[in-house]
Amino acid sequence: MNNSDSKRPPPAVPDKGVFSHGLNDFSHTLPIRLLRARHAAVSQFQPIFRKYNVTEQQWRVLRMVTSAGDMTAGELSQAIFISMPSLSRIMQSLEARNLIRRRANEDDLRQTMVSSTLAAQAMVAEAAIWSDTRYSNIAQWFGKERLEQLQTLLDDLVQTLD
Amino acid sequence: MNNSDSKRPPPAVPDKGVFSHGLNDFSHTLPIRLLRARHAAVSQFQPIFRKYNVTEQQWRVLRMVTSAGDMTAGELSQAIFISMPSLSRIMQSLEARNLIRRRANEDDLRQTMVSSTLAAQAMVAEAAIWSDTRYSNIAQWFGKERLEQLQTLLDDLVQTLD
DNA sequence: TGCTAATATTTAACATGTTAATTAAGTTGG
DNA sequence: CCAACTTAATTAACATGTTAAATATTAGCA
Repeated sequence: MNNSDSKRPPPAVPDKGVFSHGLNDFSHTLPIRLLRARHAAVSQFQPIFRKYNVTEQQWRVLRMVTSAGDMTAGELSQAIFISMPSLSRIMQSLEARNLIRRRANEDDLRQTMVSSTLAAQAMVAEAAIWSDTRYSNIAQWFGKERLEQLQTLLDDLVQTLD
Repeated sequence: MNNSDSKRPPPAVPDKGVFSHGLNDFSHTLPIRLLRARHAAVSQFQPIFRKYNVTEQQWRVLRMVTSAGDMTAGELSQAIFISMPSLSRIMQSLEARNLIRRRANEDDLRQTMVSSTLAAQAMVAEAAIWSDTRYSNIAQWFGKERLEQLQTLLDDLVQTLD
């Protein structure tokens, strides 16, 4: 390891390195595979994000609040898997753009109730058509059963690891 | 939608919102599932990151370069799925900590050759034992076949979507 | 009642993700 | 040979991820 000259080393993996077990090809671990898969999946919806000038995370917030209706910040955070600190910042920018609204929950002033504005609802309703079509395409290309199988395995994995 | 008072809305989803198709439960889309799964998987190795005071991404760099030997920044970027801008910053900090070394490729001065130092190699070798055990545990808990099935599906999904 | 512990959210600080621009070095065709 | 194009890496600017601390409010209990 560590050729002392500056030339390209032998094509790929020089000799196997420290590892002699099955994990040798570190570029294919489960976390990296999950990362690649997520990247590929999300990028399918990139046109929506560009069209409405929102990030994927902002879109998650808008779509969730629009489809589920008013909810607390904490519920939102759990539902779309965005941490409270991140969500806090995202809500600030979305509120500044008049896409969501926040107010205290009268029954528990610690909680913030989040709701979508009409503008956001219109945006999501319009984009949902495109989004649904895309999702159907994916299911068709990949195979509906395999897609469900994948989703089940993902959920099971989370269960197992928690 | 959008109750005008500040009380908690009916328990969960108020009535279904705008959507009447299968995607209604937006908190369970494929991207979010992949995100949760990745989070669960990565967190299994958190003790390593804490012990050596590195981030998950820094760990990916160190383990890849140590196991594969010298490689260009571009190859590294592709292998561990970290964008060049991010990788550039990560390498700066790792080089400052004497865990990696960079030098120009004599055959093409545009390329940067990356190598791990002895310190990094020792660190990775030590942690790999722990890491491998952990990975075996996961395979055992989740089922070896199901794990392989999952990985195959993930790779296939990426292929399909690219 | 009043003090303490728990909860919900925000803020701060720093690392990474992402897109676009920049810099430097190689490649190509006239 | 050289101007135009391409490629590899870095930098810049801004959004998000992550951990810890700060704030405000509520819950529990002596």
